[in-house]
Amino acid sequence: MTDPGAPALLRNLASWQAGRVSTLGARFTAARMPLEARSDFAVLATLREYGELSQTELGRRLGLDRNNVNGIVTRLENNGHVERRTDPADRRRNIVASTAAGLQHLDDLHALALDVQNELLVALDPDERHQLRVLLEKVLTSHPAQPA
Amino acid sequence: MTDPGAPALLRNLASWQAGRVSTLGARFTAARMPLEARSDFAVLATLREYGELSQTELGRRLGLDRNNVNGIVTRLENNGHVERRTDPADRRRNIVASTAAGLQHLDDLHALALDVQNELLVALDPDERHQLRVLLEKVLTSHPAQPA
DNA sequence: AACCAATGTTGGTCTCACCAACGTATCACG
DNA sequence: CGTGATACGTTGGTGAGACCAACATTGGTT
Repeated sequence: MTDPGAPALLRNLASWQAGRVSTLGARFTAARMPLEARSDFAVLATLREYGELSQTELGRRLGLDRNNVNGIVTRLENNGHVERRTDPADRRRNIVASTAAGLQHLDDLHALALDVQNELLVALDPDERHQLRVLLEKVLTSHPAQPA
Repeated sequence: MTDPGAPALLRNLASWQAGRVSTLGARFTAARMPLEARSDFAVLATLREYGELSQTELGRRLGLDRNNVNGIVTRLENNGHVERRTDPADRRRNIVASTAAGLQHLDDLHALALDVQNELLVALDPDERHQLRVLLEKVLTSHPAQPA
């Protein structure tokens, strides 16, 4: 309907639509903070909700693969937001734990993320936002979060 | 709710959910065709629906920026799916037109895209799929597709 | 004629998903 | 107990895609 819009073939593909929404989210995010803060936020949020975890476990829960988790954790460690120590019970594992500064950083990022969220979903009323959240969640939980 | 799942903070962010769905779509796509076929599909679909367009116009309608459009069109041209000629009315513009082979290629890709769609949305019944499509569309049309 | 804007093009950065390989550590099993 | 399979972290590399910057050509304006 929108004259300068995408063709119907694309507008009917959820995969394409989701990609565009995701890109818009990234764009709005970048306007407020460095882009890499998104993965920082994901890892810190996971640690706060589940407690200390190994890197592989982090990846499993977030759907990131372990190569990338490594880089994110290293960055967080360098910034003092996270601590890494080897698990005494299984010395292959690195236990990743959030620091006080990390929790603070998480709160800051969370506030910005909610701003982005509001900007992204302006067109939806609270009911529609809830529906969207539920539908996307349904799609996600129906697929195993494979990478490890 | 899913024990080995993402934290609530992320599951409540539409931007994050959309990104994950998009990644899943890309993964399912890659299982059926080369990944780059996605942009080929987008461009060919746009040409079929709107007719011949300049590269900038293509980017405007798809939300791609003109640098990337250039690469995609070049690839399509090398594969014989598209023809490029300079607009006689405005010799700055390249008019991009689909070839017969391009239209055929579009049909092939469309069939594969629908397969991906079905795999991605298994968890949703037809009604829910429609709702999801409408909600995402609403989000997208509320934001100008800026890059040019 | 002089200036500004649009277009295509090239080249480069950054995030992120992925693949491959390696060393260390653990575990299961014969 | 030893041996082989497996898991984990780490490094290095590929490729798509969103960006930014710069340039030459062309068109429009004044």
